[in-house]
Amino acid sequence: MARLSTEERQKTIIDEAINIIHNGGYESLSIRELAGKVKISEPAIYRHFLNKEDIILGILSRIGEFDYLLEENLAHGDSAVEKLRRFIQFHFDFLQKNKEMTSVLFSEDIFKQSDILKQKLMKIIKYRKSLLTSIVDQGKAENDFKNIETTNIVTMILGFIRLTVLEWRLGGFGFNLSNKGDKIISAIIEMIGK
Amino acid sequence: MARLSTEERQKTIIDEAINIIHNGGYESLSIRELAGKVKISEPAIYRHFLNKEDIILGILSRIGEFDYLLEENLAHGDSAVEKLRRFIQFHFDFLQKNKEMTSVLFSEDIFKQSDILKQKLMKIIKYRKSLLTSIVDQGKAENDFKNIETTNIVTMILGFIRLTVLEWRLGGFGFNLSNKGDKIISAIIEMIGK
DNA sequence: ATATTGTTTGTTAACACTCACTAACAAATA
DNA sequence: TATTTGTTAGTGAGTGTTAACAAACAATAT
Repeated sequence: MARLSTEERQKTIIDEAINIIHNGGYESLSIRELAGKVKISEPAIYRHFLNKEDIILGILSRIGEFDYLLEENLAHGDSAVEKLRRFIQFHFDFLQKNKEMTSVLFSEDIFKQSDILKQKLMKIIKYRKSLLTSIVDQGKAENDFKNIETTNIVTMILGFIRLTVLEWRLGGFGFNLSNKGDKIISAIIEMIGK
Repeated sequence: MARLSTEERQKTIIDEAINIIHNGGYESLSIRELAGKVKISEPAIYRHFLNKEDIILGILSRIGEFDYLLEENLAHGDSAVEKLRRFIQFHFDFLQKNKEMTSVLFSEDIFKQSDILKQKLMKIIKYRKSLLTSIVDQGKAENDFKNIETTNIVTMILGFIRLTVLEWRLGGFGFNLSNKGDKIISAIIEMIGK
């Protein structure tokens, strides 16, 4: 059973954990199943993670990585409109290429057992909101967006993205999400643009 | 242990099941916990429901009842704008009075074990979408709404409501949801109104 | 170069506990 | 008396986790 370094093994474990949730939902994520997919014994899992909660924290870190890539991408945008376009398109492109992540990227409903997880989740949500909030504020300053309360615009856009992704997933990924980006972006611009 | 008719007992069981999910999440809904809260023995649960899935079907029926009340309320509306106002306000008023229902009303993420549950959920989602779709189409016909693709408007509004409720819940119901109705409604009207 | 040592990554076997659910029987109600 | 609603006791299967031990590897001493 080819020994791997803890770093490498941790990565494969998190990968498989996300895949298991993707295929069978969170309740199907057991140490037994996880060990089976990684092809090591159950106790070996505990060489690389303290406990199950620690594994879920690892999954949440993946979400953090997404947010990091997202912010990096936004920096290449100039106007608020362009940044908003990037914000939405980046979500769709990423999820089209990483379908497994649809189950965990908006996981507020799933991971809420322990306070530690709750707090980490809250941090992620707040961060993503703050990204979008600054874009919307910029758009208002540039006089491109309507003068609707920023929080409402932010909640609207995030809610729109979330539900679009959820419906995409429930429908078995039956259409190309990336391709829907343009239409949804222009719909949103029609709603909040001046 | 005061005997109850099956009808009455079923109601209390579903009530408690929803409360358990409300307080501890879906994964904390066990027959043991449920029987404890209802104050009967575990096997007694099976006098009134075939199995656990049957209990969850009972919960989904409650969601169906909500949708029925919602449609009834909409009928009192005249214009599309008024119906839309009712659609949103009814959600918020209902959830303000029935906080336990926040955990199950948008439960697409939670109940997806069996195909039966999946199908029943799909039915509920489609029905709610169809309600809103006809409102939006009416608003377009009355020339009150912008000519944005109906599906996009519907997804936007439902996504907006969903995320607003989710944030309300994650924040421990820290504000009055009913009171937020007016502001959110006028924000939406500003976005999609002509 | 080779043997020795300590650390890391793996194993098998078992732990106590919870899960949904059933068999057999008792009491309440019609 | 027959049916319905409850009980106690127990099923097999699954849960996360640990103890005890073995093999692979890296660093050091001969």
